[in-house]
Amino acid sequence: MARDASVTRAEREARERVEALGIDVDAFAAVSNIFRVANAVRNYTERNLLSEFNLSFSGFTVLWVLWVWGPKESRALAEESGISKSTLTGVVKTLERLGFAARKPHAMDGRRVFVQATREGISTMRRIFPHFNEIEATVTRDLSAREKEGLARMLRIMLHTLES
Amino acid sequence: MARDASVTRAEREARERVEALGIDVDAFAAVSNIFRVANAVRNYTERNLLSEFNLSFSGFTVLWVLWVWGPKESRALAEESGISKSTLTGVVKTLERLGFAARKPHAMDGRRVFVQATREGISTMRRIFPHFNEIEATVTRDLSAREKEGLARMLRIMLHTLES
DNA sequence: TTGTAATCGTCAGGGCCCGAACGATAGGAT
DNA sequence: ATCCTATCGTTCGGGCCCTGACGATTACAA
Repeated sequence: MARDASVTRAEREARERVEALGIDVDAFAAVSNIFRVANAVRNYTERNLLSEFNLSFSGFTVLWVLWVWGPKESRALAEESGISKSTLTGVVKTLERLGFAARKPHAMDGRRVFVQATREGISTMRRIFPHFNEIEATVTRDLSAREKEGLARMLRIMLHTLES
Repeated sequence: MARDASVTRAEREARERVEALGIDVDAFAAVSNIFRVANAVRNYTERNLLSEFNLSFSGFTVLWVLWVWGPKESRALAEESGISKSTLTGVVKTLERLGFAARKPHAMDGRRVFVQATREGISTMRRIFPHFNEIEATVTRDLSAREKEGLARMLRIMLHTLES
């Protein structure tokens, strides 16, 4: 099938309903489609890949960060994973129960705690990640390499805007 | 400040860690940045706008769908909002408690239930939406109109790919 | 040294989130 | 009329998710 960039029914309805209000339609279309895609890919990945390993998307993300960065303090791990400290406490608890991560007290500072991936956590990530990337490749298969780069670049600009 | 499209520290680390595995780096960069942006915007909106109205992002989304489409059956409302039927039950319960939505039994079919926005729900949406769109405009302010269109178009292609 | 402020990770409470199981209802077939 | 099947929305159990509050620990100033 030729690739389809047509506006979805939902988006058309929304536009009509909202056009009278003098809003920024381009920003609206861009941002709400980001939510739609993120939601759809997240759910798809949880159902078709992560559920086999009893991992939530957040659990996967945290483990991925630990895989990439090595042992990390809770506060930084939470920020990097895009969740709050308190949520991280629960997620790490789950990862510990699954044998994928472990806590390690800080030698100098009694307040701090390191979290690290276990050997099993690492080998599991090595197994999962290629499948995850396969999903990423599939959902972007109707975009050219140039377009994918452009997409990533624009999102990167938005991230920098958000940080400032 | 000139707009910044530089690769974030996190993305650089990830790339190095993962490049050896023969993965699709463009797809990886595009999709993971979608997650990052969606997460950041969602959290920002909940904290800085929706919390004033005791609305979660999902509650906002559901109410928005009801505003745009009018009364809708539960099943369709859930799908349009990107959540499961069972989650919708809870969200609608919250919206009812807030006085923003109401349930209405189907005249012909005892199984079905309509959900609709109340007058107060509608007037609240009219108040919130411009602010929401302002956030959307802000986070995309370093993109040109042409780029925003291109971004929305590429995401639309991904949505169509996901649906097939 | 002792008080004070900052920072750490965790817990409590309430809401979102899903899949699976459920009772209720509807639609056909026999 | 009575099965059988499909579909509806809800409930349940378990996990994620946030804010706010907390005790513990550290850093620093008086």
